[in-house]
Amino acid sequence: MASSELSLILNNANANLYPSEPQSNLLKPRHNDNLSSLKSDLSSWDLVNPQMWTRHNVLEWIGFHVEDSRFDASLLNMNCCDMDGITLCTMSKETLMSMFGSMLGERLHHILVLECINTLDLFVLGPLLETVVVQPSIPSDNSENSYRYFDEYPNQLTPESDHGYDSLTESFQSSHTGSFLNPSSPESNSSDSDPEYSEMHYSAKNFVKQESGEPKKRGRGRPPKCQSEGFDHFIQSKKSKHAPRGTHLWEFIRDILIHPEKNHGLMKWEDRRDGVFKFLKSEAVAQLWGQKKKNSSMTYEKLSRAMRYYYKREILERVDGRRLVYKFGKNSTGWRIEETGY
DNA sequence: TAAGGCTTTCCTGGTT
DNA sequence: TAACCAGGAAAGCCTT
Repeated sequence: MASSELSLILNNANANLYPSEPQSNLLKPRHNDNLSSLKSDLSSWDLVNPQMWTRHNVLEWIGFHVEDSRFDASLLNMNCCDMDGITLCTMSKETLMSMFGSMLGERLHHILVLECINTLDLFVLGPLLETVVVQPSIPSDNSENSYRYFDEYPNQLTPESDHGYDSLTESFQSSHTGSFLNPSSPESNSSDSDPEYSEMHYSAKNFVKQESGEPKKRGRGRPPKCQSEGFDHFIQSKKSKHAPRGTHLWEFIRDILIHPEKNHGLMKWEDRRDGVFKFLKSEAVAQLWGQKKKNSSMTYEKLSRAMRYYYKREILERVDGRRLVYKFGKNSTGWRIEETGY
């Protein structure tokens, strides 16, 4: 549909939502209909954590993605757009899909998760996942109440609780990868990194499960990036915009450790002075690492392999006989009390 | 453009 | 049996 029509619709909605305000600049007709200019106009929300979004920002964000996805805005219930960022972040994927339709709703959910990741430091991500990611409709062992709990008390999760990070990350995994089979699950028979699957969760065209017959065995090594256009391209552009340079795994681990008040029980120091630490929620840490690297198929197994490579470079030292325990080596920095001051 | 560093992924085998 | 550990091999991505 024409962007001007969308703008008109959103403009009217905006006037209804904010009657006391002058006609907002945010959705008035653009200088042109070029998406990039639209996006640049919207940098106010793009650089801000979604939880901090105002109603304006939410409206802008929805408007951008309605236009970007060429969604027919006439099908949009504008009342659905009347919410602030915190409210938006409490919505499950199902809720968004029911409000915006399966296609747009699912897309918004994916983008929202990415926005959250891209605009947060990882320590804020934990609580956020509890809201964005929660899927009350997905029952699992002993977790039915957990999902309800998360929905009602999204900021009160503690990793020590019965519904800690493990179930949380499981729910994230299932929700983040959408309604299709999570390719990284053990059931996927090691086809997790098949190029056809690896970007599935980002690719609208892959929302329809592929029927490829018998699972084909992929080769070793990282699967190539999907170079397709559209949604994938959008994600890639987001990635290049936000992915910080020089974020190494050991630094990511170190940063979790040196902020104990924020690490949600993911890891703990065994011996701070010697740099010995332990993974408490190994899969959750791997998930966070994967989110940081835009890789939802990250597992502790892969993360630990990367950790082991640090032995050679003496960034980490071996701790024999202790599971999930590692030690910073002489080539690691920034974790010592003298360096951090706490 | 090539090289090298840094992962990421797969795999086999061993240990807890 | 599951989870974890160890490390080889291969490959992609990114920086220089």
